[in-house]
Amino acid sequence: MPLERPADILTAALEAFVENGFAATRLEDIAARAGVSKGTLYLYFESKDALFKAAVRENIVPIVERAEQRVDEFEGSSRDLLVEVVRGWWKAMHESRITGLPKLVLAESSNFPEAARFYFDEVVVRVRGLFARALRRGIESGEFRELDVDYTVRVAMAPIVMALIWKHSMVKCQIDGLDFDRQLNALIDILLHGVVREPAAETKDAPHGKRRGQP
Amino acid sequence: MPLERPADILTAALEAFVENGFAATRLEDIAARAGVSKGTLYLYFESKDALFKAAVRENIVPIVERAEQRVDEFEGSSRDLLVEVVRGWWKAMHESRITGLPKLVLAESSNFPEAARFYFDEVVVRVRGLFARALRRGIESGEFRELDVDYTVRVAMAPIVMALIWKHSMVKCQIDGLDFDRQLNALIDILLHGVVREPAAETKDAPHGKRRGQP
Amino acid sequence: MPLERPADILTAALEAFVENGFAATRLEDIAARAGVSKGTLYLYFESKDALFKAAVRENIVPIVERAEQRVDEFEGSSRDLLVEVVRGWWKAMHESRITGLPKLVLAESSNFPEAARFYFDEVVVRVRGLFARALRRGIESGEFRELDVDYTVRVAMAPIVMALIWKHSMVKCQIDGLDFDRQLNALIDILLHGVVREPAAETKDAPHGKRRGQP
Amino acid sequence: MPLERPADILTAALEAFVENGFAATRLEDIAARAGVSKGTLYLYFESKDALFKAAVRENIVPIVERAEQRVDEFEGSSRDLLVEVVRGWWKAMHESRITGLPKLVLAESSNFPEAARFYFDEVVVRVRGLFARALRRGIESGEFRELDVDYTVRVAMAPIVMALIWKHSMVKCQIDGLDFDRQLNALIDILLHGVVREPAAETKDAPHGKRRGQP
DNA sequence: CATGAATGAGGCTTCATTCAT
DNA sequence: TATGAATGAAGCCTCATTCAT
Repeated sequence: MPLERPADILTAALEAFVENGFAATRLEDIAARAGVSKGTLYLYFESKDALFKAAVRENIVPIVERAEQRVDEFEGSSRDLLVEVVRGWWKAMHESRITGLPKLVLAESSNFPEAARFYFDEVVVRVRGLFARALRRGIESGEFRELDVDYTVRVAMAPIVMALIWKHSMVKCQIDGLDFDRQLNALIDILLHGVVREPAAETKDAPHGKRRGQP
Repeated sequence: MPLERPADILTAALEAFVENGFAATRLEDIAARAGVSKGTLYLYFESKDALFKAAVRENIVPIVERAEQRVDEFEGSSRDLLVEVVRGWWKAMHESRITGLPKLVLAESSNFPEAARFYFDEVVVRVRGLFARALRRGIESGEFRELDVDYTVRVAMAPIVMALIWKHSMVKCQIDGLDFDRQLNALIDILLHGVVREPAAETKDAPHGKRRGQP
Repeated sequence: MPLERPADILTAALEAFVENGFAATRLEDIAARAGVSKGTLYLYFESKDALFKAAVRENIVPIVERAEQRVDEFEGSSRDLLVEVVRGWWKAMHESRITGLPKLVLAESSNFPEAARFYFDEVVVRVRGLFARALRRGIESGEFRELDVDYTVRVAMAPIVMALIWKHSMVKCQIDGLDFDRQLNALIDILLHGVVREPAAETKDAPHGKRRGQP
Repeated sequence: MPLERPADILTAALEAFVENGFAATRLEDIAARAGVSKGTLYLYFESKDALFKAAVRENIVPIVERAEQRVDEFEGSSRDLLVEVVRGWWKAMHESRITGLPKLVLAESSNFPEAARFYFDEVVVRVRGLFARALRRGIESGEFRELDVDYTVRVAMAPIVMALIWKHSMVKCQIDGLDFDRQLNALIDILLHGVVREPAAETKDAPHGKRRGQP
């Protein structure tokens, strides 16, 4: 039970920071969320700054590791691999408690450049690598067209990151809704085939495809 | 507010808010950026909150208006229209001084839900409408496949919004770089055709096609 | 009027620090004594530390300067010069607002070694020099015995410094009283002649001497 | 309090209080010095205040008692008695672990008037009595001149108390040095004979005389 | 209109004190 | 008896806001 104390605090801190931003979050809020007193925070973290950095650092779990292996060993089509990467990353993000990290890190990058760099190196770069590998595999095998891999990666990742940000902003404030499955499906659909109707495509992708209009 | 003073203040405020967030921005900073004294801010704005709201509200210029008209009157292919919408919106955003708004509004949505809603109604909804109209036009004309329009719109918009956010976070901190043209080209390329090499497609799209790797 | 603000604060700060010590003094007390608000202190001083250092530094007025000159130019007997030095220094200390400095500096020397050194260099060393010069003059002229000048200086100064410390401790708490004139007279008397009855001395010093028993 | 634990704590407390003052001393420091945990302090002392008072009270050992007896029974010259009193007191102070008490009590008198009064009654008054008795004995026997006994006592005591204070402030901070033996010799020399060369005196005091300059 | 000195509420942080083990 | 994790009151400091000039 005592070992969980710091972890509880970090979870509470991440939640609060994501919701209000660093400066607008009062330590009292974090303490209340964690069910401890203000002073207790200082038993485990030197300062509000340190708490922020820890909340970012400790919540960057090594999500990507297994995924990297799986990409190497994947034996199906590159198309399936790409889908696997998208779905896999999304699942990893969405299931973990770190869905708020992108919003937080991007919002506070100016105030905590070190944390931003850390997040960039440990998450962004590695996930990009994942996508890039899948794309290159497809290009090399002739399954995919010639692409600007580096920037196609960004195209592929943006909708997912935006969905996470949206979840912690517009959705949280009940200004907009968000159906993650549809978002993911739409992303995969566009990613594979684009919007343009291309004759032969229809038949080939039928098994994967869920591309209907809005229900 | 016909004078320049308030406008200067709003520009300065937006800059500062985007860079540091609302709570971490001191009025003194804004005053310094605007070249006025702290007290002067209160001649034009009731409070820091009011200044924030004004900075958001006043910087949402009616970008979309003309664009909406143009979509209605566009006479080329739907493909060209979609490209036009993407490029047009990007251009409008990028050229204006409001490139930081998305980052700011999303980051502060919890603290300023009214501002978020305002931004949502005035910008998000309308731009979505622009994309949606272009997509539907293509679907109806048979040029585009059947699509989940609502969520395909988000797929199309996400890379642009992310690029803007990135510009004011990772790029600003010199953690990452960003080539906007390549980003735009990659987006359009994927949006139209996806990654999969589709036999008949090559020939048909050749005239338009810029879907190549990095130059 | 605005120019006196910092001076008022320093006076209030010195008073408070002398009375309670650095750590036990609340800035609110100082502000109240100076008739300003807590925040105002920070318009003029960066921190409590800085305020302390300034209170010490700014209150070390160049008391000794004129005295040093006078010693050089003094034309009477060395005995009269020594009396002059004792009385002159006492007067300078007692009349100024810095009577509490010795207590403060000595009490806080561990916490503010720089301030202690500053006080030592600017006050202690110079006053010692004053006494030492007077003593050496008397020894050279044959008026005084051979003496351990350095430590006799300390003997001569100690009762005065102790009286100042006493004034701000025991006397302030009404635990003990202190008659400064008698203290000074007793010091001068002992300094010149000691306690031992020496035959020829009585007649010579009669004019100076006020050496009676307790009233 | 027969065990050693409380005594160790009191010793540690006195050290810490002398060094930093009451308010600036943390109980954790005292605990660390005493080699116990923070909580243990509360097994023996009710509060920080109580610990302070005990540290003062318990460290005022009955130094003076024997000395008072010895003065009554002393059979040599009053001059020798005075020297005995000076040296005896000095020795008692210097050898004991309470050399820091004067600094502490005087510095904290405002915050702990009761402790100051206690110290005054138990130490100051009694030591003054010691000196006063020695002086009166000499005056009555005709060995000493008529003196303002009460204030001469202070003159005699000041250099010793100052030396103790100095030891725990300027000397501790390595700002100044202090040779206790020379200080004591200088004090005794001045106390007996003053600085003035008095014709007949030389011969009479030769046997005792250490009244010379630095060796 | 414009300034910037002054204010004081509020947040971060420390540390004396408590208490379950 | 001893510990040290936990608490929360209190103090330093910041900064939005006011106001006399």
